[in-house]
Amino acid sequence: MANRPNTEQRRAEIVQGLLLTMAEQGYARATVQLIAKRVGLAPGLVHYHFKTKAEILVELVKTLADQFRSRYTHLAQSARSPQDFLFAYVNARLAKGEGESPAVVAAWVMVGAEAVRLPEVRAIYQQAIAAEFSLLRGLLSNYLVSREKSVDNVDGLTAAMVALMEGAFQIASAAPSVVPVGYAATTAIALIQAYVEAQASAVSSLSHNRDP
Amino acid sequence: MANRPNTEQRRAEIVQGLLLTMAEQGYARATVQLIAKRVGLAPGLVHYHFKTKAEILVELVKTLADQFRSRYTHLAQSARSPQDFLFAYVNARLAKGEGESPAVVAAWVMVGAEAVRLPEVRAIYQQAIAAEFSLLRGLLSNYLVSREKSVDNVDGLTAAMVALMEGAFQIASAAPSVVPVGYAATTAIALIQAYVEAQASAVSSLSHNRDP
Amino acid sequence: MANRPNTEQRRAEIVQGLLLTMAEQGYARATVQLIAKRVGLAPGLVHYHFKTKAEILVELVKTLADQFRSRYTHLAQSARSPQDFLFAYVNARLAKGEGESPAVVAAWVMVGAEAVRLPEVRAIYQQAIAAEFSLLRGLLSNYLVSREKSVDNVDGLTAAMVALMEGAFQIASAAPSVVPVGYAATTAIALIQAYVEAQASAVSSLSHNRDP
Amino acid sequence: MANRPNTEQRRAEIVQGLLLTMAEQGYARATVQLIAKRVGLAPGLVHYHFKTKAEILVELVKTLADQFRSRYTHLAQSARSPQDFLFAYVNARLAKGEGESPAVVAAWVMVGAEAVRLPEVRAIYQQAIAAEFSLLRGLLSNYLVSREKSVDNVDGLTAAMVALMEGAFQIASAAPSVVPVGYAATTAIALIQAYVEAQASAVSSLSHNRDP
DNA sequence: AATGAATGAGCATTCATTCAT
DNA sequence: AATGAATGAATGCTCATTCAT
Repeated sequence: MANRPNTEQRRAEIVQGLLLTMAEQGYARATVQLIAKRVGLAPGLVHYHFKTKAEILVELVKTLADQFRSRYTHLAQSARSPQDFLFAYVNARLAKGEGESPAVVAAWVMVGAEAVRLPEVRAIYQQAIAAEFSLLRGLLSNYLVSREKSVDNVDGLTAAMVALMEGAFQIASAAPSVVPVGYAATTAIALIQAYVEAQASAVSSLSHNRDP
Repeated sequence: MANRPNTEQRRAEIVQGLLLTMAEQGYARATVQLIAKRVGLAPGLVHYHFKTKAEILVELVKTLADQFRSRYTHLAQSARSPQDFLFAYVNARLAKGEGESPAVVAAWVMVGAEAVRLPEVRAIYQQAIAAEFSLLRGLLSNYLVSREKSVDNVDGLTAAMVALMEGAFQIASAAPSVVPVGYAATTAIALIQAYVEAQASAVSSLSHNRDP
Repeated sequence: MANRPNTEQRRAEIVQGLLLTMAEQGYARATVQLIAKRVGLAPGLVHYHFKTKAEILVELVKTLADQFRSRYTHLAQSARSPQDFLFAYVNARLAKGEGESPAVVAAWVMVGAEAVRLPEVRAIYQQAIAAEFSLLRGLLSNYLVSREKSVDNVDGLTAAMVALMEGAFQIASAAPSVVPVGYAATTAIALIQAYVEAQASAVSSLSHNRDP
Repeated sequence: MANRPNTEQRRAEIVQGLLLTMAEQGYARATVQLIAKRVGLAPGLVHYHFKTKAEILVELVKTLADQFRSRYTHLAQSARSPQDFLFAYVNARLAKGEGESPAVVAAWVMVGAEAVRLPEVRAIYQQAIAAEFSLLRGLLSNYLVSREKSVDNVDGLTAAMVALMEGAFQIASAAPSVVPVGYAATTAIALIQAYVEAQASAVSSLSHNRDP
């Protein structure tokens, strides 16, 4: 029974160091020295647990995406109706986006910028966005069905709401003073509700499929 | 006499070099060497016309913001009704965001990330966002009034639409394959229309204030 | 555990590298590359131990000033009379200035030039000059008193001798062929002796103040 | 009668630009751009009149040396006795060194530092020091003779006084607050007088030569 | 696992000098 | 003579990565 490896814990600490540093400095200026200092580790240790700095970034993107996913899972536990699930999701997502953890939000914004140029980051970023898209699309579909509305344009609606959430993160990080406090979750829900109510009823859509 | 100054032209060229390089590499990787090579200038010349690299970035943000502003002015010339103006704006903004000039959109996304950490960039970025907010708020107000609707929550609606547009830029640059083609402008307009129609009529709003 | 810190030793080596390089090239031409090469270190290591090049200069000035101070302390150990102490000081100072360590003298001359423009260097240079002034003033005062002479103008005498020493360094570095070999210490002592003997006696000085 | 060449005037202006800039920044940081701006000239013009920057420095050293020489010539016009001539010289030299033209003094200090490393500058600097030495040696010799004193150690005395003057310049530029105001000329004269009076009478010296 | 010194390539920036006009 | 843009080598400094301990 020798010394048990603490690699996983160390890796998590280093990822946390990148998260915090990147939220303030961006990826390029988040030096390995700063990352290590942030979480009280020796600089040399970082490259013992990660081969390259980019690898830490990849891990961070995974971590953030996981956090987003698990947070909804947690919040949806008390939901019952499709509307409950949908609103729980929006609130979970945009509550975080505004006040909850500015560092996480800012880090995610930085990740989005790195995704533009780093194929490896882009791949995971796209997976994360695709997962959000898929999740939200299901929630919206169920909600539309529960309101007996057509799901014809659910993809467009989903994409627009995902964009709204990403943009809310960006503005929360770089221009929070321009927008009203707490606008995002409230208005997003209002937009969805109005949009859904304005949709054609599912009957015509169904009849479209059912009619001989 | 001798040389005629060509500083303004050269500065524009250099800003263009940063725009193109930054769209692919981000700000930190857009080295002065690359910026200069992009537009066929000697590296040393960049610092003859700009004191620092950050100064080029500041100029770029101004340039992009100006482009956004002037583009709406141009497209709104044929508009007549409040609805025309509003839709012209959304189309102008999100048409650019998707297919028109990916480099400009990607550069703007990178600018948004730099705005998180560089106070000087943040100030100009916020000005640009505030200008968009102000412009769109006016258009939405006019549209609401023309539909005889309350303007009570126009700020929240405006903020949400600005966020949607910024987020659409982000997704267009980093995860375009996840979302349907051409969703943004269409869905944004549909969301606005549905939201507006769902608003209380201005009469009740006014009577709400006037009635004893 | 792992590496034991060797920062202090490395810093001393780097300061020595600046000393040697600066003696020949001046501060501006003493590039970090040259400094490092002089003492067999990698260039990047210099900035691991010093934040900036100017910081090395500041450390060098401190080092030189310390050397001057400690050297007198050492040489004065065998001194008994005020005259012994005084002459020991002059010899220590001007012996160094001429033949002992031309590199140290040349470096000090370069430091003097940098002190004109760099406030941080000027502050330490002034401290060093002030320390020399204070030390020499004490020695001259004691000597004057031991010769029963007035100390009325000891400040002027001290300042002049400090100037003579600084100037001797300058000439030793830049125009040694113009002056006789070994003039400085001998003549300085002769000047002091003649000056002191020419002073009014302390008695007459006191009587000068007391007599009506 | 075409346009008369103004080369000489322009060269003088440029040298003046170097003088002023070098007094504050030293030689290395006195860029051609700054030199030109200082005297209101276009940067390109500097290299029309001087092949290299070092050439301007050489010209500046000549100019300063000439100024020193001509100033004594001017001030000595009203002198009658050897003592008059000597004191006129000391006053001329050290009056300048302290309050008169700090820029000239600071520039001279910078020149002294450059003389350590640039052979071309060193040559002219040594010429200037040698000229001062020669001039002062003559004045001191005449004074000694007029006081019927031996000139045996006039070289050492001369060298010491030249050093004192150079050092006074250095201290006036980099550590003026450490020394009493106006000490230099007064104390220098007092030192010379005391030293001279303490010398053996010329009789013994002459007898040394005359005796068979 | 851990430390922190060490490496060296790469960067923004400076600047003497050149050159077309 | 004069202008001011242009050039490109050099410099201080940064930083991901390596390595001896």
